[in-house]
Amino acid sequence: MSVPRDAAARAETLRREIERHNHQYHVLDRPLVTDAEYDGMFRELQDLEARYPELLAPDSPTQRVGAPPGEAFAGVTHRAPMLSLNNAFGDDEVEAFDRRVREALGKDAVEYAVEPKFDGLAVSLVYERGVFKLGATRGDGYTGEDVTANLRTVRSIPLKLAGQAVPALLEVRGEVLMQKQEFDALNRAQRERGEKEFVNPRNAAAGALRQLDSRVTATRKLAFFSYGVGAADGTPGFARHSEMLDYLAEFRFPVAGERAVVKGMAGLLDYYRGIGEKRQRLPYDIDGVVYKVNDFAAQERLGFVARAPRFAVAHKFPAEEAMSEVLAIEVQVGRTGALTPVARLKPVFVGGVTVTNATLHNEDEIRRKDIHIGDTVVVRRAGDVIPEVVRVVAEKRPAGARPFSMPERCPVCGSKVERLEDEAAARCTAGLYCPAQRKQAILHFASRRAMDIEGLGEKLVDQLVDKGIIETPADLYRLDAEGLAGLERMAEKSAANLVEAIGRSKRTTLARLIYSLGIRNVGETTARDLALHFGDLEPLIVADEDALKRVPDVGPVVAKSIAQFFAEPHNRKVVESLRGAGIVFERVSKPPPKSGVAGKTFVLTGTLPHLTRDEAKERILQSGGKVTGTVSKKTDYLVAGADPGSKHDKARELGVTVLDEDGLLQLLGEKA
DNA sequence: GATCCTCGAGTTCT
DNA sequence: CTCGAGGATC
Repeated sequence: MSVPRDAAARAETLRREIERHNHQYHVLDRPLVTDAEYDGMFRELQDLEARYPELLAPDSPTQRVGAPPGEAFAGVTHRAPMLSLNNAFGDDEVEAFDRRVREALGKDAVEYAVEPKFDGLAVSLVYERGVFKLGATRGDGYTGEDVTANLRTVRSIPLKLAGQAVPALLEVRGEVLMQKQEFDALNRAQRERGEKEFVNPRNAAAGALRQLDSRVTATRKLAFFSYGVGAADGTPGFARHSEMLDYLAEFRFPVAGERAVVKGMAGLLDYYRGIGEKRQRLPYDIDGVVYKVNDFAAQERLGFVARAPRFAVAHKFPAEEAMSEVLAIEVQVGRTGALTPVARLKPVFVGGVTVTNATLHNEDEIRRKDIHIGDTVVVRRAGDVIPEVVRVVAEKRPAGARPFSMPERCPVCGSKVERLEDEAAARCTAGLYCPAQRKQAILHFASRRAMDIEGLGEKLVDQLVDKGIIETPADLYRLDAEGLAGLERMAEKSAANLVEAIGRSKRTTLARLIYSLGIRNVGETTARDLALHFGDLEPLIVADEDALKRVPDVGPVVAKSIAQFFAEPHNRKVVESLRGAGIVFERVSKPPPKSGVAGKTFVLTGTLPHLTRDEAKERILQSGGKVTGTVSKKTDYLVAGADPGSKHDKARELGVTVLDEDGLLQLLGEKA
């Protein structure tokens, strides 16, 4: 059946009209027709498409209601990497940025394009000959996920470009987010349905974007704002960033209404303060503002450092603080028996999540901050992740507030607690007789960097130890599916998986085995050093303190912990039964020193395009290099991926050579 | 003996 | 990530 020409023409007209009204409504916030009129057009188009399926095109607005679930998302390699921005906290860091830019350009005052920094999810939209073809998440900056079907449901994203010369290729970069109003409505609905509420608009948007069923995404009313162009072919030459945004706006892409062009440092700070004041009233969440050198020729001259442009910076708002109340201070027992006080807080929403716990580190810390139970405290998410009690609000201390004192007996096993003269931590003296320490020892043994037993988590270890099924790590190798039956959350399948994972862990390396024993003061690095030096388990077990001190980086304290560990009959027995269980390990041989890497010290930061950080570390070690965690004068190379943190700034300060993944691979001789 | 650099250990929430 | 402390270096 062929499609009558007038039907095709009518469908085309309807699509254009509907998209125009979408734009008026969702982007400009100025509807020209009533909702009923809009619905009428929409239904007419749907009818036409139902009658003549040939008319149905992926760029039709009717497709915005979503399609049934597809497969899992396919990976998409970005045509041009989606880089991240360096962050500036505080005026001084912005000043430093502006100074670097001025010096590099030889100008007194630079013109900047400025805009709010949306707290959403970065996406890339690819238009081929004006038709929306591919939408992808940012992912690690190099590869993202294909979420085209979901993005198609976002009303403010044009499905087809019109109104000016359409380029052969246009990749629009922007942010998908959920406006505050939609977020509130969504949570109200979730509450009424008795379903879980979302913690913040960002998470709600992320959840919606990762729906396998785009019909669900369609109901979530996501918004989109564009801020740049990635790959392009056939676009006019822009002289300025602001012109490029005008061009996008002309194509009906939503662009931040708050965007502006300012001049010099004073202009930047004025803008920052202005947006800061408006922040609460904006319809969406933002976490700072972005400054970009407006002139493209200047941008090009400035270029990139590692993975971030030198011509732009994100000026972040300070970490959000909130007030809460210390309901109680509980004490946790760690692997080494260290007692750590943890504040149980009245749940408080800060920095995008609800915080209920915060570590107080030790007794001295509590005294220093003078924290009482019942106090009102200021809470912040330090480094944007770990909650921290900043200070006590002294005026609000209730009459009944009680000071904290470290218990004299272990809260888990009741043994004596002891605090050595020169140590900050109080410790339970029961050692492995304390169930808490026994559990932690087993968890450490099974952890990823140790024996890597997948599926053996805290809940399971709790049950296994509490029921007396296992006492030591060695007992794990005697478990079978029957022994696991009857435990909570342990059906046949998971039991079989666990037994299989335990079996797999028998093949390991000497370094991992030593590390997994959980000897005090022996972490991953020291375990490696020991493995390399002794080559086998036996000589390590019998080594005395003097022999141990001959190992590089092992001094009197570490030597003593090791000797003490193996002097303990219980530990020897565990090691013996581990061997009996059939653990086999590779001997370690000295790595063949490769020129360029051997003897050099590396620091890794950010997400690399292909390797994980662990893989990169492994390769460097294999080639005789060293990997440390902090940048210092002794660092030879910083390997930086996407989203580098503070280490990158430090490296720049110290003039440390910064490599990207390619550079590292070249150095390793794995790439021409 | 002082200083700098690393390592180890502990921690939150999704 | 951050703190505390062990080890190396001068």
